[in-house]
Amino acid sequence: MNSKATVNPEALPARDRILSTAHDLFYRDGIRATGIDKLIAESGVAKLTFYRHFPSKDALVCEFLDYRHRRWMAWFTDALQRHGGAPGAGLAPVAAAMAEWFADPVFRGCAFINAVAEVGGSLPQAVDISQAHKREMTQLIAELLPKGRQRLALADAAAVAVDGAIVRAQMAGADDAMAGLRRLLKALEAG
Amino acid sequence: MNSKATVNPEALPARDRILSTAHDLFYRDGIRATGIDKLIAESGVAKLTFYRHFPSKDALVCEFLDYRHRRWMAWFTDALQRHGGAPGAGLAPVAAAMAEWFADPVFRGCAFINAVAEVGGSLPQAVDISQAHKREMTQLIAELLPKGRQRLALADAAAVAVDGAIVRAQMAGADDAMAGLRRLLKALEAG
DNA sequence: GGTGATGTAGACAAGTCTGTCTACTTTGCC
DNA sequence: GGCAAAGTAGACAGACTTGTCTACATCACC
Repeated sequence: MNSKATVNPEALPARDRILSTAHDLFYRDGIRATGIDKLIAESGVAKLTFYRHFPSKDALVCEFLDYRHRRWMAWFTDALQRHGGAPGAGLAPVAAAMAEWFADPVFRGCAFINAVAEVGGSLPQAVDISQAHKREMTQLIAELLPKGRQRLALADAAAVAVDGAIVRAQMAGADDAMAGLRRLLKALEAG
Repeated sequence: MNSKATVNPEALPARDRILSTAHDLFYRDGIRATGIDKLIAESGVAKLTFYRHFPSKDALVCEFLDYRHRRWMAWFTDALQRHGGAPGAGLAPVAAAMAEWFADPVFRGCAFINAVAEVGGSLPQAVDISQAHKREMTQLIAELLPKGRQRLALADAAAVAVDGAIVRAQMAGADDAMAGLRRLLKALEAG
């Protein structure tokens, strides 16, 4: 994704600076590995300021996921269009968008899959947000497919393939993941 | 998987009891969420005994992943055979085995995907073990496919679909995941 | 000019984490 | 019997966690 879009030009309001920093650290190092102290140091904000804007770390985690969702969806929408994703264009743009994401140097998997693994047990809201995220992602994929009874089922299958490719890219690299994903999406459209 | 296979009949040597308890807690609650104190309390062992067998928690995590790998592969091998997975039988047994796993009440996703998300950044060995696990899983899938040039590439794509279905089952339930997986595997074999 | 909102710096409480250590007990073996 | 291996219970150190609190600074606005 847009690694450079993480703007942080000193001048943002404290709340936005905290959220932007939380996004970068939570995504890069993980949620549990990122403590409040590191977070406030990195965003150049006082501890009291942090707790004035967010009642707890858990609340910040939820806001982080919401923020991540908005940013990722905006990027995905844009990437699909840039790769020829007109309505009914088929699944090739999905593969192209994923290849673009996997090549991003800050790529570290899907923030929602990671969040469910990290805090899904103790923060059920994180699971809800992640489910909603995947539903919206699937919806965007569905719009690339021809209308018809199979449309949503096909998009669901494609979304499962995309999730598999994401964890594969995180674990073994982009090339491995893309080979499998391209084959899956092609087979899905051929059938 | 075999939820009942987690034997713990009091009589096991301390080391085995620790490893068995660590397996259950790490998988159910997560690695970072499981502290040493809870672990030794649950396995009914003294702290010194724990540190006599494992030099550190990180070392235990690696042993847990090795143990999980052996156990899961044994289950998967058996499940494939029980569902008609003779060599060259195709991918249907894979779907059947996954459906069986997803229905297990203790299912909480793939321990290796979860471990990479949780501690991949601070414990690189966990990533290595997880990669190796996925390679062996793919190998087992490959043996169900007809020999030929496409065999490994097909198995790789199927493995990506399986991983996607696992995270989907963890996040949204077995039914969602199985619909997508069955469609993907069928399409893959048809093409 | 006064007031309230918003900010900073940092001490502090209370808990949790990993890992070490002392002191005692059980058990198998020579 | 005696000794070593392997066990138990639990105190302790030191670091790190989230979250609260005091004291002070800046700035916009009435």
